[in-house]
Order: sequence, then structure tokens, then C-alpha cells
Amino acid sequence: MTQTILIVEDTQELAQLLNDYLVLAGFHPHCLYEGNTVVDWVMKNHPQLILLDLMLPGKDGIEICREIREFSQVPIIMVTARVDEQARLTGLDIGADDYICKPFSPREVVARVRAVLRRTAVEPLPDKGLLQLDPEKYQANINGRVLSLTVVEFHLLALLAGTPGRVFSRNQLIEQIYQDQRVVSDRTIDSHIKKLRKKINEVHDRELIHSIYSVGYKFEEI
Amino acid sequence: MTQTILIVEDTQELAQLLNDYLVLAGFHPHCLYEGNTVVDWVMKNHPQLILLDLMLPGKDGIEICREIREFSQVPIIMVTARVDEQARLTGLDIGADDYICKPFSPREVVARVRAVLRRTAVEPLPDKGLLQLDPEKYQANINGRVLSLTVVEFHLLALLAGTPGRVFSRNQLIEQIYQDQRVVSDRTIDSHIKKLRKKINEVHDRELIHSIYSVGYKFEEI
DNA sequence: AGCAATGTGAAAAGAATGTGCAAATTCATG
DNA sequence: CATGAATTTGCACATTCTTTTCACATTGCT
Repeated sequence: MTQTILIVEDTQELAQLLNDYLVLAGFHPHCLYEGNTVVDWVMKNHPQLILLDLMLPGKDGIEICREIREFSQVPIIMVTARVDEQARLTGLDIGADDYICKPFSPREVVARVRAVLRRTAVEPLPDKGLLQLDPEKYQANINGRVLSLTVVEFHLLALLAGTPGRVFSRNQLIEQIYQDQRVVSDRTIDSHIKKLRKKINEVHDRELIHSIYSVGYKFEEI
Repeated sequence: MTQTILIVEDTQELAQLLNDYLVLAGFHPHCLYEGNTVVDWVMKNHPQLILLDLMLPGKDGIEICREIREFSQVPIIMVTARVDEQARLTGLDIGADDYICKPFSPREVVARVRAVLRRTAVEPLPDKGLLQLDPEKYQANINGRVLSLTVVEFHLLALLAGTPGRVFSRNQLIEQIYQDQRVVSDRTIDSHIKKLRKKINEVHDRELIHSIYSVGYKFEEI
């Protein structure tokens, strides 16, 4: 198993430095220098871990992180240029596994990469499941059949299916789906779940979304 | 010597999750949900370690930390909600032993707790038997077979199995399970025990939960 | 035996979820 | 900017599941 690491960093010099250190540490890094192509690259190449700069030409780091999280749990380490940029990370859980603040020593980065990989090591996630999600189109695929989902439905499904078996409380789901701190009744989630189930049932006969009484919902564990 | 851990965290959901993980790891956590009572509680109960949220209703984490340091060297791990809060920690040594930044995985917290305790004292090793509990799924595994438990059943089993061989009185169980001071008849515990036993029996033939006459219940000591 | 504690099943009480509908909101378009 | 369609939201009621309690049976203890 190769240890592909994706480096997304617009300062070429820095990217090169990181690259060198990671090669020395036995990884196989790949560099991208702007934001627009990142999501595609990740979908195609399934890296083991992503080092993601927050400030990027093209699409910005937070947005990229969110999009990746819709279809993958790959570990992401955010790299922030300066202390005050950190403020942008505050909007709670944007889905990154760790973050590093410049200026950093390359040694430190390698150490963090190792740490994150160690933490997430036990992940036999052979994607290719029966469900595939396409964040660009807000579509899901089950057994090759297409579901058109609304935005909320898509986020909901992406979250649940992102970690099959894990139970999400309604509040957790709300926090993740409405990142703008909107106030929403928890029963609203039930409504969306119902619609999701209905759409899923149209193309698939087993129930994939389970309710866990007094806790929340989870996606079928495989 | 029991390993009491004090959790001070206003998000009840999070407190409960941490609580579960720590019980599973063989500790005896106690939760407080606001800042004003913390110092008193610590003086009376002498916990082994404190997990202290920085942002709290009532007295704030830094102030609490300072006050505790006036009379005790108990290890304190600060929990910060967001990255920018870290700034408040960096400047001065406020006396904490470590800090953790949300979002964190409960596993990570347990690891840090162990690390801090290792540094500051001698630590009894946690054991991993035939029973595994997953607080994020409210599931138990025995011999690889899955038990679906209700919330109360899960907490009950987690408590008992967290310290195999230790006898818990019904009142102790009630106090731990219903942290909201609910009033519940002690016979209620018996009912839940019965259901637990039934579910366990479906996948395992030896009796794992034992009644100790006129005292309470304990989990099979191995 | 006699008292106390625990096991058991069933039933009442309590909570959470499913469902259909309608009101509010958003969004694209004329 | 108005309009209608699609989406989102929240509610009320039905349904399901869980929790709690109780009465009675059984077991353990002195």
C-alpha cells in the first residue's frame, strides 16, 4: 500500500520543501498549486492524507475541505498562514483532522502527518460501496441508479453515509448541515429523513437509514 | 484507589460521550455542567484528574484552574472549543497540564488522560475482555456478535463492565445513569438488568451479570 | 420458618419517531 | 418586482418503542 499524500499549497517553494521532507519520510507526495482541481484529483486518486493550505488561488481551503467531506473521510491537515487566519477555522467542525500554523518546521509537519495517520490507521474503507455521492451535481448513485436529491437531503445523506454505523444525534446533524448557526427544530431532520428514505426506497429495497431510539440516525453499517 | 475523573463540560451530549469512554477505559468519571460548583466539588472529592472546558456557564475555565491551583496539584486538561481560544492559553502558564482542542475524538481524549496520569502517577492497566462497547453506536459486541442496546441499557452495561468484579449498589448505578438527578425506584434497575441479561444470553451462554444479595450487581470478574 | 431481596411478566406511563399536510421560504424566470 | 414552482420547515396526530412501576413468584439468608 503506497502512502500517497496530497499537498495543496500555492507557494511553490514551500510545496517543494514539504514534498522533499515527505519523500524522505517514505511517503509519496503529490503537489497541487491551486484550489480548483483539488476535489477532482482526490476523487480520482484517493490519497492517504491531504495537507491543505487555507488561502489558495481558485477555490479556498475551507470550501475544498467541505466538498471532500461529502464523499470521503480522508484525513485532512489544514495549514494556516498566520494566526489571525485561524479565526476562520472557528466555525466549529469543518471536518479537518488537525491544523498547523505557519511558520512551521517541516519536521513538525512530518510528525503531524505520522500522528494523524496513526490515529486514523484502522480504516479499511474500500470505497466502492453501493452508494456513491457526487457533490457537484447533488446526486447519489445506488446500484447505478440515480437519485436526485435536494441540497439538504444531499448533505444529510453525505454525513450519515460518510461514517456508516455511527449514530448521529439530530443536533449533530443540524450543526453540520446548517453551518451558519441557523436555528432549526430537530423534527425538521425527521422530515428530511423521511423524504430521503422515500427516494432511496424507490431504487433500493433494504432500509439503509436506521433510527436509533432516543439517540438519532445512522447509515447502514456494512 | 479509584480513578476518579472530573468532567466539566456544559454540552451535556459531549459530557455523556466522554463519560462513557472514560468508564470503558476503567475510570470513574463524574460530570459537572457549569463552573460555579467545580472548586467546591474538587475540594470535597479529590479527583485524580480534571477535564475542564474553557468556556463555561458560571465561572470560566481559566479562573477555575487558577483557584484549584491554590490548593491542589491535581492534573488538569483544558478543553478548548475553538482554535482562537488557544491564544488565551499560550501566553501565561495558567497551570494546566495539557490542553485539547475541539473537535477531538473521544479516543484521543482518553489517550491524553492516560498520558497525563502516566506522567503524574502510577496507572492500572485497562483490560480488554470478550466484551467491547462502542459509545458512538450504542452497541456492544460479545464474541463478535452485536447486541443492540437501548440508551439506559448501554449506560448500565458500560458502568458494570467498566470495572469488572466491582459491586455497584442500585443507588450508585442510578446516580451514574441518571445524571440529571431524576428520581427513580431502585427496582427499575432490576428491570433493566433483566433485559440486559436476556439480550446477553441470546449471544452468550455464561451469565455475565451477577447479583450480590443485599448489595447490588457486578459484572463477571475474569 | 420467616423475613428480605431478587426474578419475572405485564401493564401503565412516558418519549421518541413516522406521517401527512400546510405554511414559510427560496429561487428561477418572465 | 411579481409569480409560481420547488424546497424547506414545523406542526398535529398516529404509531411505535422505551422506561418505569407493581404485584406476585422465587430465591437467599439467619
